[in-house]
Amino acid sequence: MTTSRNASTIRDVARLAGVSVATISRYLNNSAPLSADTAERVQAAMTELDFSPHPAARSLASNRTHTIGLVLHRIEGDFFTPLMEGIVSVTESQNFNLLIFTTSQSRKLDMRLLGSTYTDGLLVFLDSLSDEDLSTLHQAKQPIVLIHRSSPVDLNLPMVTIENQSASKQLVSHLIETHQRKEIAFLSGPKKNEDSFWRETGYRQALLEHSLKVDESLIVPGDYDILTAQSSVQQLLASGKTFDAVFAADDVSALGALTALKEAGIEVPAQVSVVGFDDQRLAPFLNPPLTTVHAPTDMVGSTAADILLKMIRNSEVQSETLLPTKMVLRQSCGCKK
Amino acid sequence: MTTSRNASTIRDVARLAGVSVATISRYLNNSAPLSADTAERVQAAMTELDFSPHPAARSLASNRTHTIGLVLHRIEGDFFTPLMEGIVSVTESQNFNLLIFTTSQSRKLDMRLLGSTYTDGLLVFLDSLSDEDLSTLHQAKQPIVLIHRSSPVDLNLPMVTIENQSASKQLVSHLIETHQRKEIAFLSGPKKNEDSFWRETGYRQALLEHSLKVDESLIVPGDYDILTAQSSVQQLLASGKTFDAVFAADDVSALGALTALKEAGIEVPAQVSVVGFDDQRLAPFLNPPLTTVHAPTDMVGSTAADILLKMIRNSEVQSETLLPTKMVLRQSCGCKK
DNA sequence: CTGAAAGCGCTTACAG
DNA sequence: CTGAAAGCGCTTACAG
Repeated sequence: MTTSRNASTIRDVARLAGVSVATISRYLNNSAPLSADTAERVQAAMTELDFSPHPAARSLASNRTHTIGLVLHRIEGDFFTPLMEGIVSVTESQNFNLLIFTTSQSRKLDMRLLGSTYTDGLLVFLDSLSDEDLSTLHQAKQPIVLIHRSSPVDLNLPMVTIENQSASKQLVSHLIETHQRKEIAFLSGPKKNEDSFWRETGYRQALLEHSLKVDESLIVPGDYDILTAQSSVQQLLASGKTFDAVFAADDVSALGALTALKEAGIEVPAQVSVVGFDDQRLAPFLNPPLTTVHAPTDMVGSTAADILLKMIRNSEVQSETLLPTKMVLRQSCGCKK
Repeated sequence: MTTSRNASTIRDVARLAGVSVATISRYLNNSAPLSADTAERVQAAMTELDFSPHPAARSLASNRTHTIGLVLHRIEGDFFTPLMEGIVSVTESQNFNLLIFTTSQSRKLDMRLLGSTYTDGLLVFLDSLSDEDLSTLHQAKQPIVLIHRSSPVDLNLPMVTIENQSASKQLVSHLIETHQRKEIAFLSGPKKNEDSFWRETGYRQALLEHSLKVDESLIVPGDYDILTAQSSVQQLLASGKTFDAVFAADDVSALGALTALKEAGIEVPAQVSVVGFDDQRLAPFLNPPLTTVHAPTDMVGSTAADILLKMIRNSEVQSETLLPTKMVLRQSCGCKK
């Protein structure tokens, strides 16, 4: 295959500007001061030739890829789009490329793809990589930022996530104070999910602070999944257990709760309040419009990417960043529009 | 910056196996027959050294990037996740990388990023690239597959999209035949959107074939947008216009219609049927569950990627592929569950 | 502030 | 079937 390589190279630019290729390179990378005169001639030559440096050549010579990787289990869910949007907004503005690696494919991911010949650093979402793999990469000096999960203690990797606990506490308190709810069920997220853990913690605190005791039988699995949540609520109903509200660990499971309650002919919010977490795009359009907590997922993505790029440039970064969330009151809790 | 480059190279492998680097390269690329004996020694040396070829070096020497690009306006909407899922499933299995380029950023996209030094080919979604840009890239021999849009006539680029027309016709016919609807509104998509065009064509055909005349005042903008759709239906209602069904060009605008009707106290489907298109993830959970047409967006992504990779390998590919869609009956049309 | 030259790790004619 | 060598387009000590 002999694809013509017609684009101009750094040699062409050097020739036209009457300088050496080293000078062009320095201009390109701003890696040494140039005389104003030279800089001008170089710039002129570059624009005349419509020069664009060859990324592979740069990468090979400099041992930098100008690329970061995003590692996640699978491409799915409602978080993916806003997360990507946030990440790509910063990679595009900083002229970095983004590669995506999924870890729960049939073929096991070749760990070497996560090394420094492919990327300058990694964004790792949730538990898509084991502590062991994280450790291996860290030892190999690969910069890593964790998203929505905390660092293995010995590694102390920077992480970015959202504030879960106080928002959850505020939301549940709202149910208690404003809507006089006393028997509030919690639809938990996946087992080891940290967000769910803190949301549950906030829930428990709110109950305790209002002198309501926590009824463990009202804490049931939602798994961030419509059907799981739906079936958990169905079982709760069938068990004869009474409850006047459900706090779902995310909007998706809240939708499952709404569905189960509707099936059972129970009115929301008249008989049972339902609230979620995340404030996904469709939350305002559910029936009734969902009271929830807004999670700034795009900002999680952009912040994590910013931090990673700083690490790549050897700047200091903060080890934990908790992005702010905000309760948003709609009708499913009992508030009027 | 002196990052240690500790990984083994093709030279190390050659030395250990007692052959030349050319032989290793040939083994790697399967570009020439090797004696069984040699192949064995090479393989052994590679595994012993945990060798992984350097992508930038490969790319620089071979003038191939092993990377494809996805070009789209913005990262948004419900199609993005399934589309990516489909694309990534094939790029991962074929050891290709994927780069994303958005074209409606504040900074204009540098067209050189779409050239062959960055990618071996491009997937172009909707009208994210102008005909002129497509033409430029095509002349530069960049392989291109169009997604959800047809080719500029003179370029004859392969495209993949879904079957819109007959599914729409079937859906509208269902409204007429099974639910005796006679005054069916259409919520159109964005102006030049081809999918919307064919959905509207199917709608018109269904009406004509059932001897219903098309009332142009019942064709109003939905724009694949909840609020636009909602407001269009509100206006229709306010105008005193009667209608007993609405066919929304996509599920999102169907949700807008549902919202407007609910506000107005109109019962769906008792008084007005509402149907959509796409069968997005939440469609079964709307209120009432949405009758719609299933669009295999993940398959659109994987098919387009497959075709692009074939083009990159100089295989023949078909110029148009229409992926099958399927009506899915739920309750919003009037069907019982 | 600038240049000459080695080197990054591969691929690929060219020879045999 | 295999090897020696040039070359892909940059960056970066080393010198001056």
